[in-house]
Amino acid sequence: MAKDTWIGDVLAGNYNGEEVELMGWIHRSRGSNKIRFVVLRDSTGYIQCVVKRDAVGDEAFEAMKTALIESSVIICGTVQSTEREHGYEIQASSCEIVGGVNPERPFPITESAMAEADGGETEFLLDNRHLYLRTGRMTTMLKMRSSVFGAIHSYFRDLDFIEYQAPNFVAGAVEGGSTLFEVPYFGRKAYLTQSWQLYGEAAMPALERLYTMAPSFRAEKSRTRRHLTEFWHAEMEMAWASNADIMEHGEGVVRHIARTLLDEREKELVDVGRDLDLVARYADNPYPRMRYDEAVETLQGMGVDVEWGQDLDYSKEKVLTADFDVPHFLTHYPRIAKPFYHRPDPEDPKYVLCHDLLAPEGYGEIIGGGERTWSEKEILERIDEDGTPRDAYEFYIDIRRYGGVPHGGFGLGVDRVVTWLTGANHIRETIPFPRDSRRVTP
RNA sequence: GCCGACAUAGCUUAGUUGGUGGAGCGGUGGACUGUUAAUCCACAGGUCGCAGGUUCAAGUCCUGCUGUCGGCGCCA
Repeated sequence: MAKDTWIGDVLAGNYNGEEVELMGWIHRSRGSNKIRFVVLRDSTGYIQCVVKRDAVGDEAFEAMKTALIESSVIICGTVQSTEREHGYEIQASSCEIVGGVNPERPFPITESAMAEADGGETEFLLDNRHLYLRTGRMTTMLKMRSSVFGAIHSYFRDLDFIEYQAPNFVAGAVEGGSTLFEVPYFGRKAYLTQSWQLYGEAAMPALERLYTMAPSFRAEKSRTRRHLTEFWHAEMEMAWASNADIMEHGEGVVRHIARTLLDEREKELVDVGRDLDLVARYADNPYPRMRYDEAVETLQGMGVDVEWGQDLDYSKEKVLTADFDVPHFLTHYPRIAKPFYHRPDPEDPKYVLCHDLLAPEGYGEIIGGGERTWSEKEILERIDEDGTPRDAYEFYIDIRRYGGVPHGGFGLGVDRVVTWLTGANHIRETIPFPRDSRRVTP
């Protein structure tokens, strides 16, 4: 039964003139009483199969004639090059329906459902996500997504980072407590993790260079095209490292992702209408660094109402990044705008040693990171200053009690990077089953 | 938490000053030997989101509810 011929290879010309056995699903089917044109789909592409009554026999022909879209079929035939649309087509010698489709419940994702959505996300397509996955737009996106995940792994592994896993059930917060998902835990309360970071830091003295890619959960009621309640978070932590060292890797991994997409998924990028030169620019150019103060001055110069000490929200990021042609790092935010784990700048403790990486074209923040507050004295100060109870962070403080070292790391929103690099309109287009405040199904 | 839109057939939608809800796709039956979202003919398919109200009469006007979408704050 094992399948050994893929449509993509046939289209590449590897089987010209040969007899092949293709297994796949009917994408479209049309024809007359004597001849049918069946466009067959598998995970690698689409090819037209010409099924003639004379060639396959009455029984097989009738079965093929009544088979609806998305029926699974096996078609044997000869590969023939053609001037027509696909370059190659199959002259069928036999065909067989493997799994049919009930006419009372035809495949619901029709041309009309797709046409209006135009890569977007209608309620209907979200409700039928399990079926929408097999459409061209979605499989193309999933292939690019896979390459992004692969690129992140290869970037860190090639530099001898160790992949390291943290628990998803946790007892405390990294970000604000209001965005925690609470789950019952044998009579106690537990939470879904918002970030690997605190556990990453715990292993920092053991592994020194480590990373992960795992889901993070945030109970934000955000209704924007860049938020999910469950998103994929690539995080790294590094001992003996400064804010600048961490940024090097942030830039490094993002440029490596862009390069990998161009190398592995050029066709898919073109298919979704992405400008390859744009992606190449993100792969080939350095990402400038800009201090928070400079960003505020720039914004004020543009007439934007912003005060020093404010965190820069999306509306301001958008104005700031409108003129950027590559991602920019924003560094040295005011201490009062950032959580306790960011280390105050020894040269001017009004600021912390942190960075956000802002993607251009209005896509906004894709990385947040920096140097950690690493001495016991400083971390206690910062926790108290934040008004956070110390109890929940005992293990985190302990890390500093036994040989603390300068260290840092970042978190990268993988789905956001996929959204940006593929030019998608909405983060939901890039993940198989998106989760937001109003949807947990299918 | 806040602001704004929308809800008509399986899907995408039209529906005028309130007067018996149409179409395209999809489905079924038929025709057709090279089609590209094939074409042509016929048929089936609707509690107009739910509940009230105004009216002789409501898909249409009013109120409430529910659901969905878009955006803000927050963040990756």
